[in-house]
Amino acid sequence: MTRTPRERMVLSAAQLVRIHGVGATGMRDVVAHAEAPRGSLQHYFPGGKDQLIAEAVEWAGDYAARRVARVTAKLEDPTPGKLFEAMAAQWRDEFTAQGYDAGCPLVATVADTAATSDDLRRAAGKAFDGWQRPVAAALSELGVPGARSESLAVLMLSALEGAIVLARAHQDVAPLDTVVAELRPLLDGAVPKRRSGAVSTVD
Amino acid sequence: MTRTPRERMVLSAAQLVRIHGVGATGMRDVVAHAEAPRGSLQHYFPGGKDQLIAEAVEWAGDYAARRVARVTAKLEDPTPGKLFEAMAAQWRDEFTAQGYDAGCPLVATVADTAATSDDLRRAAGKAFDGWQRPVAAALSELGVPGARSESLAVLMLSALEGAIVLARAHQDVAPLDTVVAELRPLLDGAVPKRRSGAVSTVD
DNA sequence: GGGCTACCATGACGGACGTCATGAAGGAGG
DNA sequence: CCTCCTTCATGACGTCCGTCATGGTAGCCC
Repeated sequence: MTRTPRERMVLSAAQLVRIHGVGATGMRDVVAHAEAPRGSLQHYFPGGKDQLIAEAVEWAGDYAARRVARVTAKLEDPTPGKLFEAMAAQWRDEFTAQGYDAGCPLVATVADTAATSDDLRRAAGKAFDGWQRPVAAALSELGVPGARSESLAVLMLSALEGAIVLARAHQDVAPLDTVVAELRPLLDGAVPKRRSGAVSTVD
Repeated sequence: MTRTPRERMVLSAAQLVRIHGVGATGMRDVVAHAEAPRGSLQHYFPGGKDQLIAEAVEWAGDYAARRVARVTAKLEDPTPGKLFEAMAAQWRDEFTAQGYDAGCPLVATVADTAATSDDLRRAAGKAFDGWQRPVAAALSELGVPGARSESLAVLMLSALEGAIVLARAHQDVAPLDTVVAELRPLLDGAVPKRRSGAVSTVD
């Protein structure tokens, strides 16, 4: 709640990128949204806009990773399919509650700057990795064999990101529900079957 | 090859949006890329930039639909999984041959303008629908039962779009290969099994 | 207190943007 | 020939952008 102006600016940058993309997000807009002094920009971000956006992307990656960790911890009787459902539900809830104005900041950053700024593209790549890691770790934890959990994590991120774009374009959460419904059996089928009966989760 | 200046401008707009996004694509850049006279802009596109981008989005949707139709026609012994693999392969080929500068124009348009311009968002939605339709139709043709083919088409578009974003961020086609490998069994499993034996493809 | 550093304020600069006003070629039809 | 209409050309306007220069305040340390 009581954040330093610097943090507020990074956070506001992330929010505005989600809504307007990188190109249409101005530094003046960021300071206004953050209610931060404009003079602080050149002090905290001497690297200019690229540095500010890069930190926003980094923050977004960390935030996504934290959300995955939190939702996995909260799931009772977790399965890979339920994890994916919970990840999609977070977006579903936000869309229905807040509208479709804000998308994924990583997608916006890649779409706007992948060809222009290697720094920002790399930052987005790292953010995606940081997001993918806890997902793959959770899958492993749930019994998905090693290499497969990485593949399924990539599939989950891809399908989720794509469904978010479709949902925003249509202003309808149906794509999110659809990919969840279609992917859940596949995901739950990836954990090797045990003989029916009471088998504990020790390995 | 010999296109009217108007067509060239729409086409160039689509290309530039793929690379730089909507916000960072200038009208002067478009006319320069199209080698078109600048004065023609206000004549052919009195609606300004929004009209130009909207037509570019529309063109992109039609183009994607045509590519799906073409690739389905070319597949020998087609299956849903092979269709998806072929769709991903087109992106794979472009990335390896041309680099990762250009992404999907629909994703860029949604990311940049979904919150700002209802016209452009709607245009992107229609373009996605026009792309989804031939995919679902092809799935039905291949034996996927009615409602399911629509769901799987949504899943295919979502996973493909997401994988494109990941591939660009990492400058690596691996995400495309991963989603294809993971999704192919699911897709091929969606066509009801026939008894093993020589059964022709008549319906 | 003097000096140093961190933080904030403000105004200006050069450039790029989308848009518009104005007008010139150049063929079609009277 | 003269007019109309499509197409193209060019310059200007106002706005916003990211960046920088300059200067002011506040607190800490010697």
